[in-house]
Amino acid sequence: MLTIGALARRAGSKVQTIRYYEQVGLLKPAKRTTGGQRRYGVDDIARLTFILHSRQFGFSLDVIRELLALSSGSQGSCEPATLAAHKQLNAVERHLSLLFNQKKALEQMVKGCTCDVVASCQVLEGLRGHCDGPLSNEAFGGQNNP
Amino acid sequence: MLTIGALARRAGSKVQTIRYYEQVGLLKPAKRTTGGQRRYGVDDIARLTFILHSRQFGFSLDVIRELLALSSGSQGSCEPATLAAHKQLNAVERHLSLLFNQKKALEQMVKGCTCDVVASCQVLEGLRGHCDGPLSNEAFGGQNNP
DNA sequence: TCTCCAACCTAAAGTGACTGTAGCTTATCT
DNA sequence: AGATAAGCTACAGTCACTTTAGGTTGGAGA
Repeated sequence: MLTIGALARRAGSKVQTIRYYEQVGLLKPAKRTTGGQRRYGVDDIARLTFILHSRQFGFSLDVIRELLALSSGSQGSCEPATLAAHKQLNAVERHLSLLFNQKKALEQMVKGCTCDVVASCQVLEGLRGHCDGPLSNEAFGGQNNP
Repeated sequence: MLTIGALARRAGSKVQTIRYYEQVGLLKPAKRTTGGQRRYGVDDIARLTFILHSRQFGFSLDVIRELLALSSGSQGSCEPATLAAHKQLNAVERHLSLLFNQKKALEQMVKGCTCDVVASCQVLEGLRGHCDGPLSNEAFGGQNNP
């Protein structure tokens, strides 16, 4: 039986995060000592690990809830899981192209600035938008944050 | 003189966002009609455009506040601006490598799953962490979200 | 057994950057 | 004059935690 702190160390999360996951129903209420402290077993380590892994893939807590439900039953189709993974992959790819364009534009801006003074600073000029180089909207692929 | 809706359309933002920027002090309080409605001039378009551009580069509102202050005075060194741009570039690069690893791991997972049932689903297996392929922590470069 | 203190507890507020809602008022057009 | 689109404020909600305040427990050493 692990304390919450020991579980956090073992799984690589924070104590507060574990309590938060319990609060929002991702972890079931832990067993308690007579004094009211949480104690965890092997199942809890596995479940927390599942959640933390899923978070690293960028899945939202709501999606993780579904994945957990799916995972705990061993019958039925896994389609919802693969569907979620596909969706997540698409989201990550969209995010990637956005960031890549951000990176390119920032590099241009930084590279272009050899000045010392505000009045002629390429960075500030770029942000003002008086430029048709990499700082125009098209540089961002015309995408908005969802 | 533009209404808030016209300004939003022209600059490509939302009405609520403009009101929010005023509230947090990024935009100065707008002129008002006798009836209390906001009216905007050319300066306001420029300032809002500056903010929206900066947001597209991923700068935080706090940083944008500084950039605006820097930009409005025309004297002094632009070093804070280039420094901020460098920092932002680094942050974007870190974020990019994180996302790239996410993408690779998701692709592996999705590609590997040819099953139909939960019991043998590669996606769920991957999330459970019983695998030493792309789903281990190293696949994420050992980085945490900041 | 007593004391100490790190680790635990709860409840509530804070974070960032907006977005959404409710209920009301204004500007403009016919 | 009436309709209605667009504006207004104030406040709650979003996401995934993190922080804070103030109190309690468990285990180790004296």
